[in-house]
Amino acid sequence: MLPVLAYPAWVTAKTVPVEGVPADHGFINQVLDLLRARGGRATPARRLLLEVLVRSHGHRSAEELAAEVHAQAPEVNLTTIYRNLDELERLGIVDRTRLAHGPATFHLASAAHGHLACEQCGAMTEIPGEAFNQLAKAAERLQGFVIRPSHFAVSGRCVDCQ
Amino acid sequence: MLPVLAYPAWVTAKTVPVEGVPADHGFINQVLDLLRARGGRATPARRLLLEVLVRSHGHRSAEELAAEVHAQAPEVNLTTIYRNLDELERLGIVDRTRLAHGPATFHLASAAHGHLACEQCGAMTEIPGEAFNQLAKAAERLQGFVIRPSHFAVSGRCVDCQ
DNA sequence: CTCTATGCAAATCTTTTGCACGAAC
DNA sequence: GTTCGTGCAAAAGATTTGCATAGAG
Repeated sequence: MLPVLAYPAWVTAKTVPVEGVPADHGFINQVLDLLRARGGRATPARRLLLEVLVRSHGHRSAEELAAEVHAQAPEVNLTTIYRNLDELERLGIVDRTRLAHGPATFHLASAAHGHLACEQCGAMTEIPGEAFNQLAKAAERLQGFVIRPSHFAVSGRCVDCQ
Repeated sequence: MLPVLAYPAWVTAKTVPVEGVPADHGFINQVLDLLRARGGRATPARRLLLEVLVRSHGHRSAEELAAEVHAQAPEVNLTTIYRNLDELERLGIVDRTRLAHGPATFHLASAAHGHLACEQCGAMTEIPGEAFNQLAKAAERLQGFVIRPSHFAVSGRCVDCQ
């Protein structure tokens, strides 16, 4: 079982692209320690990717993340981003979401929240995990299925697109 | 606004691959009429694709659908399948679901049901639309967001994979 | 006869893989 | 020193596009 990480409090806040948020080195070091504890290594590329993930709050594609990492370290390859995102997903640090079109998007896995993706404009908002309670119960009761709200996007139409 | 189509009753039933189900020509003709009403044309490829969609009950990739169409008409191209699936999606006849890995899957859009996709084994089951009521209300109230349960897959772990 | 749909080939976009080298522990 | 991570190049997989032609209305 994975150790419970102390996520920065604002990770669960509403998704808004934020610039200039200070990197949370405590959190990042925790993740790197976790990596090490599993026989992995704390490399500059990994530290940078984590900083970008923490800083760039929203749902980003691998390519976008690579671009942001590139700004700091041009030598880091897209392949490395993909490989590390896979690793972080395996560790439960990031969630991957595949929308209708375009590339998969990644974001820090926070405690419990779901995603609302607008089919029309692509906007992504979040709702608290409790909204999934009834659905979770029904899935469990009818099919013995345990849902993971943070691992998928609920699609529909946002306020502006109706 | 789209006309309401009379779907075959069993379309909402639990997803099980079924062979030998008689093609519902009434339903298929309704769709083709709808296509015509929008300036489109009723072609053999479209009729075949619809027959396959109606017959092959589950969630199929474009490639799988193409293979089934191929069995009847080897000249039908994958491209045509993709183009027609796009068209049928636009008309609200089929739903497209993108799972974590692999190609998108398509299936007839039935009235109201959601999808449970197992992250581990990929198994897909369905649950009635009512299970989404609370989630729908929360999304509406908190974000003004209108969800479409049949347009996404809820991921988690199925009975066998826990 | 007109305009949409199709076949075919090629392009595009996203993600994965192989391999040799460099770096973390 | 050993093993894991990375860069680079190439492959693979899924889907889209351009264009000439066949076919539906």
